[in-house]
Amino acid sequence: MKSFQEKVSHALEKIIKKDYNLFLEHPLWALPQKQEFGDLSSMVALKLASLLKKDPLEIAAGIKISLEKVLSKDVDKIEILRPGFINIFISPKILIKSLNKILKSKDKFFRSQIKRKVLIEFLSANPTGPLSVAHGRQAVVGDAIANVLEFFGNDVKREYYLNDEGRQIERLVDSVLARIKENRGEDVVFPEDGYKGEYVSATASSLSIIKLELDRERLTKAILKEQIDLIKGDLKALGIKFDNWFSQKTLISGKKVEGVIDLLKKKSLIYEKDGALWFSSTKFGDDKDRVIKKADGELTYFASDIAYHKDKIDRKIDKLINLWGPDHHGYIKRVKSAIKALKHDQDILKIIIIQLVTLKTKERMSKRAGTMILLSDLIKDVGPDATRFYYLTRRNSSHLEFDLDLAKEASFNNPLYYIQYVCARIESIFRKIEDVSFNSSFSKFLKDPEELALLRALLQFPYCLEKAYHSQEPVFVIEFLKDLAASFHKFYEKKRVLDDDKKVSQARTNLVGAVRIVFHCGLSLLGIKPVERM
RNA sequence: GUCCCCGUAGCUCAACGGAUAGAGCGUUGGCCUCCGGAGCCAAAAAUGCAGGUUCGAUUCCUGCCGGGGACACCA
Repeated sequence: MKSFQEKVSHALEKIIKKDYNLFLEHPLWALPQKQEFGDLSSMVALKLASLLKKDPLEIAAGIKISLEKVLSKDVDKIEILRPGFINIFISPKILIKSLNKILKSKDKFFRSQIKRKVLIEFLSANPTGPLSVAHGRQAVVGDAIANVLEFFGNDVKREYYLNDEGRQIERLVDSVLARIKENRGEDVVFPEDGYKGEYVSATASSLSIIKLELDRERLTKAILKEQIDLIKGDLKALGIKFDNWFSQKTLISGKKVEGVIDLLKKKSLIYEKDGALWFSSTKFGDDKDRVIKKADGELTYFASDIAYHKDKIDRKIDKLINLWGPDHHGYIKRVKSAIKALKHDQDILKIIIIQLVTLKTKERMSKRAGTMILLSDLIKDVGPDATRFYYLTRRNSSHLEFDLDLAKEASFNNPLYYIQYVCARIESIFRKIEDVSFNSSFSKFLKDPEELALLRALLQFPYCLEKAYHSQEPVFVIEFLKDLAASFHKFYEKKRVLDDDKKVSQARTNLVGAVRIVFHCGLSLLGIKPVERM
C-alpha cells in the first residue's frame, strides 16, 4: 500500500459494490484536494446520484457511515458538503506513520514493480547537422518519460533510429563536396536544396575530410560519424544516453525491408500501380494506400519504417513508445495499419506527439536554410539543468514558444530556482547539525499546522507519480515540486528546524529529511541534479 | 478543402468534469535580533464568441472567430 489514497479508494469500491451492487470503473475514487477540503475528497456520491436519480447528499451520508466503520482508526473526520462531496481528513497518526516509512525505505517507498519491457524511441533526428533547440525538447521529454517508466519498475530501453542512408545524407555529402571546391576557389554551383549551415563549411575545412574527397563511400562514413558525434556530444551534456543506435542502413543491407515486403506480398497486401509498389493500408484503417517502392525502384521511408517496427516487435517487447513531432501526425495511421497487417495488436505501439517548438521571431527553424538556434548554444548559455527544466515545463501537446533571451534570463529567474532553493536551504540546515540521523520515534511530536501542512503536501507525491506515469507527462512532476516547494518555504518562514526543544528539533529534522528524499527523487526523474548551495 | 494542437491576468503558463479559476514575471505596499530575503505576507488584474450535454463546463460536444502545424512515388 503506497498511499492512504489507495486504501480509501478500495474501501469506497467495496462500499459501492455492497450497498449499491454496482461496479464503477475508476482507478481512484478519492482525490487530493485543497487542504481546507481535507486530505482526500470523493465525488462518488455525485456519480451515484446521477446514475440512480437520487439525492446526492443522502447517498453521501450513507457512504460516510460505511466509510467511518472501515477507516475509524485512520481518519480524524469525514464531512459532507453540498452538493455531495465527501471530504476525508486523515489522522495525523497515519500521516506520521507514512513519514516514518519514507525515512526508512527512502525513494523505494514511491517506486513500483511493473516488470514490463518497454522500448522508447525518441529524437531520432537525421544526422545531417547539429541539434537545434527544437530537437532538445524531444530529447529531454523522451528521457524524462523513460525515467518515469523506469521508476515504476519497467525495463526500459532508449533507442535512436538513425537515418544513415538516403537522399538527405547524399545531399549533405554533396553540400560538403561543393564547399570543399569553393574553398579551393573552384567555380561550383551549390546544390539547390543543399545544407547551408556553418557546420557544413567547418566540415569541409577539415583535413581528414578533404583527404577523402574522391572516395565517396568513406567520405560519407566520415561525415556521418562527425555528425553523430556532435549529436552524442549534445546529448551527453544533457545527461542523455541511448541504449541503442539503430541503423536504418542495416535494415536494407540485412534484407529486412525486402523481407517484410515479401511477407506482405504473401498476405496479398501489396499491389503494383503506375510502376510503383503499394501497400493496401486502407484495409487496416488508413485513409489511402501508401507507396513502399517508388517507380524508380527506390524504397520509401515508410517501407523502412514497417521493417523497423517489425524488428522492434520481434525483439519481444511488451510496449513500444515513439515520440514524434506534430508533422508526423498523419503518419500514425499508416504505421499502425502496418502493425495490424503484420497481425499484431496495434496497441502495442503508443505514439506520443510532442508539439512544436516555435521561435519567437516566427521564423522557421531549418537545417538546410541554416536558420536555427543550436541546442549546444542553449546549454552553454543556461546550463544543462535549466535547459532540461525549460523543456519540461509544458504539456506535451502544447506549443513551446522559444525565446533565447528569455531562456537565458529565466536561468536566474526561474521556477527551477524556487525548487532548488528548497534543496539549498535543507542542505544548509543539515550542515549545521553534527550528526544528521533520523529517529522515527520523534516524528510523533509533529503537530503544528505548518508541519502537518508540509507533511500532507509531501504525501501527495504518489498521486503525482501516478498522473505522470499514466499520462506520460513529466510536467506533473514539476507542478508537484513547485507546490511542495511553496509548502516548504512557508513552513521555513514560520518554524525553525533547529529549535531549543530537542524533541521538536528532531521531529522537524525527520520531516525535512523526508522532504529532501522527495525532492531528490522528483528531480532525478526530470534528470536534474539537486544543488547543495546556490 | 480534410486533419491535429492552441486561445485563461499586461506577459509566460496552471487547474482529475467539481467547491472561492491558481502560480511566476511585471506593477503597488509590508517583512531580516533568529537554520540562506533566489524567500514570506498582502493588493490590483483573466476563461475569444454563440449554442448544447450536466446537479455542476476553463475542461466534453457542435458552430464561428483568431494563431500555429500537417496533409508527397519527401525524410
